[in-house]
Amino acid sequence: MSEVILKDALNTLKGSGVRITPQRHAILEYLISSKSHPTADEIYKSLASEFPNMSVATVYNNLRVFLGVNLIKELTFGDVSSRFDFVTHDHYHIICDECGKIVDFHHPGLEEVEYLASHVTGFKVNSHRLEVYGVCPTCAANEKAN
Amino acid sequence: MSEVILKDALNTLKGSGVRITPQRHAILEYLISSKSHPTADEIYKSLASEFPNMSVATVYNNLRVFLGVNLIKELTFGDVSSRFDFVTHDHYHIICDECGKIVDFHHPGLEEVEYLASHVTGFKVNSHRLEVYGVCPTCAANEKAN
DNA sequence: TACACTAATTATAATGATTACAAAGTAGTA
DNA sequence: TACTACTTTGTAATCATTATAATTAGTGTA
Repeated sequence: MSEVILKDALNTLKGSGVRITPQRHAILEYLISSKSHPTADEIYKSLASEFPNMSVATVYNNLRVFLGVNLIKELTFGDVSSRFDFVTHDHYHIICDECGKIVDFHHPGLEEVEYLASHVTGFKVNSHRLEVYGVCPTCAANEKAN
Repeated sequence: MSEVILKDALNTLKGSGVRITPQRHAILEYLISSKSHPTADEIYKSLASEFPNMSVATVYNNLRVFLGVNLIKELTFGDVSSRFDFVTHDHYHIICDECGKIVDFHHPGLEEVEYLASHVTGFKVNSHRLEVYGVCPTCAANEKAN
């Protein structure tokens, strides 16, 4: 099923004149199959067995390429390192303040906010970013237990 | 006028058992008067003439302190370095994809989003973060000119 | 006001993510 | 198959942020 998504993504890349290398294929596949919004380093480590000679630079290079054609999004928190999320349907993230867990949730787009922002500031709006912060059920239970 | 805000902020710090040092005072004052969401390094450089011996560590330490008592917010973009924003009324940011300019705009809170997120994921919600991206009038004009 | 206690600052080194660079390799086209 | 520009690799460099230890200085109390 995610086969289709992968092929679509590969076509998008080809259409932008980007070559399909085995490393690119693998990184893309990993991003699509991953539910966990991985960091560059996590991707690197996860593919190390398959590509023992792959460089971290390759991971970063390709993440930048994927960002350039909007195949993925970069999630930056106060954290040390960025996380990357394959773009599928529109969804937002809720992040646990305690343990950092990231959970997806769906919500109708926020066009009215974009409209207001555009109206007030004179910007031409392209996109927006929304994250909700809180405490996940697991951490809430742990707190109660103490 | 921002005098009052500064005094309020200092009281908040005192109430949390935080000592008021000249450096803290100056960093806080700078954050309040700044309209530009400065980075740690910008703060450091701007206060260098006033405090020639101040260490960058001091800036970072104090930003963390201010974050801890919710006097400021940390804004992390794909950028290299975080930016910091003194918390006044609730406002959001719109950021130019071309030049990086950040403009504030006001919008009623997004409680319904928080509610939905909480309902769907079981999280206890604390806060949210929203940013809109687009092209500022200046950059739009430049593009048209070319 | 002076003292003592403890937190804050400084200076510097360390860490860790990300980027730059040059050499070697390879995907895709003719 | 051969060419050529784009990629990968390996490594070094950069840059933000944090850790550490020694020194300094707020602030409550006598």
